[in-house]
Amino acid sequence: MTEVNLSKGERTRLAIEEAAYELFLEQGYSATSMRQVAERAGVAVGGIYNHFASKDEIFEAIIRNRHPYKQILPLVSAVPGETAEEFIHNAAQALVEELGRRPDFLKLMFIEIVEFNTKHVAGLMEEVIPQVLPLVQRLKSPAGMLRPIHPAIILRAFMGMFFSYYIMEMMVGQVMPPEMREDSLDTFVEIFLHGILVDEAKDV
Amino acid sequence: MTEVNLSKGERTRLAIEEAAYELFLEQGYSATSMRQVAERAGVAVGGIYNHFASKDEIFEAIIRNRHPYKQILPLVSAVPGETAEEFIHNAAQALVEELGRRPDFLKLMFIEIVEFNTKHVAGLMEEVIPQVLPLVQRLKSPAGMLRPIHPAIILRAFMGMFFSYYIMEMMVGQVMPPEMREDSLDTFVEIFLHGILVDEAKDV
DNA sequence: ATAATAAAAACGAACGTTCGTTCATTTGCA
DNA sequence: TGCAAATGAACGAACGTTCGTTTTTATTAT
Repeated sequence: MTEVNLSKGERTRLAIEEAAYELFLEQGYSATSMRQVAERAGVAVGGIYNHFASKDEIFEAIIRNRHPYKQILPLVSAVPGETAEEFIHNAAQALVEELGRRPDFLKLMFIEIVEFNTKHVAGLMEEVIPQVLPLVQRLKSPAGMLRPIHPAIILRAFMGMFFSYYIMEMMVGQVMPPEMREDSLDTFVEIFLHGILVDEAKDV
Repeated sequence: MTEVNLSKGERTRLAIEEAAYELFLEQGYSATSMRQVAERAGVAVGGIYNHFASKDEIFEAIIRNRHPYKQILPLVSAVPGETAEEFIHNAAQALVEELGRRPDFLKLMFIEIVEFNTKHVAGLMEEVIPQVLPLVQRLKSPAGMLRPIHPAIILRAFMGMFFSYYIMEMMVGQVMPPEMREDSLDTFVEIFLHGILVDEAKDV
């Protein structure tokens, strides 16, 4: 065994998945051919079908194995007793870090939307929202409280703000000068907190 | 002339563009065939090439003629003398209305990103940002002023918040109960304003 | 250890289909 | 009569997938 407890077949299956994954991100699903996948994976085109029944099934495997839904979900779960500031800041940091580590996240979603009209991400959202909503509702600031805003809107504003952190980058490249980028997350958190907390709660 | 001053040739050219436009949005670019376009447009496949040199050129024409970059740009331009509240509120309203009127906007961008790796939208952003930045910098609230936040970050937070308004919807379908949706824009504006204005400025 | 054997994996030519595009021809309006 | 417009068969290339065969791997018997 050259790799950690992987049989030969399992290793080529993974190589095919990895090759397809890269090519789908580079070119999209339809524009990527099985022969391209085979070449990059270092196998013959027919050999792919020993491991996957179809091209579609490769994409499904990628969604299943590589979509970081499940990695992101626990990141936004709050520890009970956290203050609003801590919660928002930690959730933002975790989200941005994971998205930075996985620049493919949004692109996989886009491919899903554009070429399949499926929305696996809906599964995540429908999982996440009911879990996070009560957390948002119970948020207490040490010096004050949430302004009376519906939690669903708070959640949506939050996700939009921090998703956009990377959506913007994907759409237009570097929007900000690099020296500003490190501060900007804190500033985002600040704007957001300032926006949702009552005034007395914010002079911390 | 059946249509308003359009020659026969111009009308079929438009029919082809419209058919391709619909199909690209439904299926993506690569997954849409010229025969599908021809059928929906009501012409023979060969006839398409009397009006477009290639499939790519159809997409380029769609981008050129239908991408609402130029419609959105003037919407976010402020009238001099506007207060921060007025500016933000008007810009948000205009943006959301245009995106609502053109649900294809984001999907066209996604197709561009996924299947071409081109970013024509970058052209818009690079046009818009230098135009809007000074506006943001000069914003004055009637009862106060902007907190000291870099305008580029303000702009980014703003666009993210309101782009996400529709990105979320595209990704997961209806996130909010419908009766809440009409209020939510105002709430977004409120959160955002609350976030960027100094405290004394916000009791209006 | 070695040899025999069955199973899994790899191969690449070939299949039928569909792709984007071309072209010789016909149609229909000015 | 002339010319843009429309036609659909035809082209070569490429598509996803299948298939018969060979090679490699894992397992068992010796």
